[in-house]
Amino acid sequence: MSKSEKTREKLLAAAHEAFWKKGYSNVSVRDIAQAAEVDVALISRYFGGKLGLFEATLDSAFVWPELLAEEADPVEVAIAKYANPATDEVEISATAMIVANAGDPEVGDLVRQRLWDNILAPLQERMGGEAIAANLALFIATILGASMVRQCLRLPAMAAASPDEYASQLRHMVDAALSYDPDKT
Amino acid sequence: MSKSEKTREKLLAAAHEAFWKKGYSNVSVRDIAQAAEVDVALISRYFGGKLGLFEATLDSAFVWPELLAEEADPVEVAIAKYANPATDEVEISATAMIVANAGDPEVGDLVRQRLWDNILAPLQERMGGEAIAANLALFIATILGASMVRQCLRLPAMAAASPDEYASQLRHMVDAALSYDPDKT
DNA sequence: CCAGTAAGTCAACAAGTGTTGACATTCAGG
DNA sequence: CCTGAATGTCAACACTTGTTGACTTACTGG
Repeated sequence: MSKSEKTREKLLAAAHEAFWKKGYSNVSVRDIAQAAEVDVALISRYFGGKLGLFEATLDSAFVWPELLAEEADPVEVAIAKYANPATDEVEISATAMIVANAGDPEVGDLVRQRLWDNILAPLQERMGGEAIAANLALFIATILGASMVRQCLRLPAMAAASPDEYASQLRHMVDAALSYDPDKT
Repeated sequence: MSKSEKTREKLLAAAHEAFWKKGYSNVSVRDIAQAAEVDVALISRYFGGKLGLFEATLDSAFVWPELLAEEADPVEVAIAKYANPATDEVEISATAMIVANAGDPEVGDLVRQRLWDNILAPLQERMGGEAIAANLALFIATILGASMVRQCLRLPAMAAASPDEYASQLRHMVDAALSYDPDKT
């Protein structure tokens, strides 16, 4: 691994960390460079600029990769990931990322597209059969809403709930999402 | 109404519009001043600065006031508000607002506190009895998650759904949220 | 009408942003 | 060793940000 590749990696790691914790427009290239212990100018050199670095970040790692593991049951993964206290101080969600950059529409578009291509489309493909698009959407809405109420809004009922309690709540809602049937009443 | 009050109002209106559509840190005071057709300096004069203006915005108007109408049924209000195509191109939600300003923690705290005091606490109070804190949290998570999937993520299953379809989905999930019972399995 | 205050205007500031080009350093191949 | 490319450093750029103070204009009470 050449030296330049190593600094590329350092920049990517620092950028991923910063972007998904604070949002694209709330992070400066100097912040990233400092965290990566690298000179600012190298960002433009290696990635063509801030947006290029962000785009590279999207490629190298994305949210919810666990959901895509071959043998994984999405429901159980969601419970494990979002009701696990060890992973609690996490990055903001993809939606949050989009929202956080309502000022930069191109960033939002980028995230939306990659999220769909890399995560949601494969997930829908694999859930197929029994679970249709509406159920997938409700499933995503559920884990999204729950984690945002818990981490951002911090309502005590969810933020202070024990992992078991929270898991129970999540399971209840996920079940509802997956059992939704548009043909019924 | 004196002249200065009128420009105060204009600034408040423009600020509210801009802040809740693009997020605090994605809006400049010059943007606001221009939208309000008022000089930038008057923001500092009348509100002490950008943050002061934002705080005033929180006081003057907040999200989901409809939920607090005396005779309102929260469920029906949620359906009406979030499955109504006429109100579709709306401001971002309170949570989004918090997320959008992960870089400005003080803004997040401000929003969290006001949201709880002005909206959620009264709502919980009024739902009382039958609905406990956990149900309220799940209810909020539901409408939050749904509206974010619909407006931000724009998954076709929810974004392109007819009002009736979307209302049906929302009702299904809200029912689940309100019927959650921690003592049951 | 005139003075005095209220209201609004303008230019400048210090700090921060992303980006660029010239320069210095490091390192491998002949 | 020594040349030349790869890599890293630094200072400056043009721009935007929020805020401030001095100034002019508008209005009202005596």
